[in-house]
Amino acid sequence: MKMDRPPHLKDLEEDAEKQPFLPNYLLFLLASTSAAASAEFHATVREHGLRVPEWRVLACLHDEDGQMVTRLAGLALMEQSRLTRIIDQMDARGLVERRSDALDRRRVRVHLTGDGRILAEEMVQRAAEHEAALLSRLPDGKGNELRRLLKEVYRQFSGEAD
Amino acid sequence: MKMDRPPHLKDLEEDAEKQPFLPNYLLFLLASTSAAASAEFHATVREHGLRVPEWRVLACLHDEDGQMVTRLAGLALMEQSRLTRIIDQMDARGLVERRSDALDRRRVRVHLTGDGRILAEEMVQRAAEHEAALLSRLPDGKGNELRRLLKEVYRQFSGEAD
DNA sequence: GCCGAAACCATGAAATATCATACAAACTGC
DNA sequence: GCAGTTTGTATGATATTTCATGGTTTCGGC
Repeated sequence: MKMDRPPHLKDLEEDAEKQPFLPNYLLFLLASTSAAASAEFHATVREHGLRVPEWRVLACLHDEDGQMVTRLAGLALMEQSRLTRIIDQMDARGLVERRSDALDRRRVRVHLTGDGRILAEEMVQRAAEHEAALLSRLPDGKGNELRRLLKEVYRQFSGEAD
Repeated sequence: MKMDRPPHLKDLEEDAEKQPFLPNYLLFLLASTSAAASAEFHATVREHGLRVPEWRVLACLHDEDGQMVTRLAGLALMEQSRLTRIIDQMDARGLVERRSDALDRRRVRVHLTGDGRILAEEMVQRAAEHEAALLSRLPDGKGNELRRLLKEVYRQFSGEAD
């Protein structure tokens, strides 16, 4: 999604006619910050001929090859049926391949091909570089503080805390 | 988007065959946390007959009625052409209406109708309640800490810091 | 072992998003 | 005030996403 420059939240706050809601709404702050932080790198992703969901799949498989479709969809933040079709395309492009799980034949495991792995490694490398550049814009330590906090909050909100 | 239960990040970390990338990648943590935090409320949104982008538009107009299309698209995290069509639908449903700006006739200002305002107020109320419920799952103060940090980081990453 | 239920993945049909571009209005420098 | 540029919004054609559901395979209680 090609997005314009993010708007400034302050502008909303300046309209004092009544209590503004969004500038302090956590879900909005999370979504906006995520979008603002990702915009640049997502442009890079597209320049490499990938769409964002495809990049997410590559990154997930980079960390753990051969994941099943459902879990991959969860990690890559999309619906299962959408992932199925994205796998179709990535398969047709020779980036991944499906193998059925011998122990549970309902499951389909998605594996990187050689080309897929090369591309995944390159993109992960670029992502890491971009992340470093992003973090360098923040005061020292802020980045790690944010990471720690997000991990903790994710744990709570995703039910991992059970 | 109807999503399954979020996966547990730890699982990725447990695969020690090599350095996992995602569990510490800031953009991934932001996107995953945002998705996990929003999932419940987004279900509520759909139960009220709204899609997420429509809810975002209502929330934006709740804070500042009569915004122009471009800015609304930026705040609601979508492309302009998509917002144009969403406005079409919300207009047809009687939730918003377009008025052209007298001073700059290129601009189209989007206003809540009476019904739109009623729905916006109700949803904002529910969002606030849901947010309170979410925050109550976190240790005291974590929520505010996260908010402060996100605001600061958003400022940097969106270029508002210039 | 059998039966109903649940988990996993794929798919059709309809709705939606995207990209490029068109169109209109407002600026800019002259 | 005019030509060229930029800004703001809409739209057509295409590609994608979604929802509901179908087909398999496994699970659980009996």
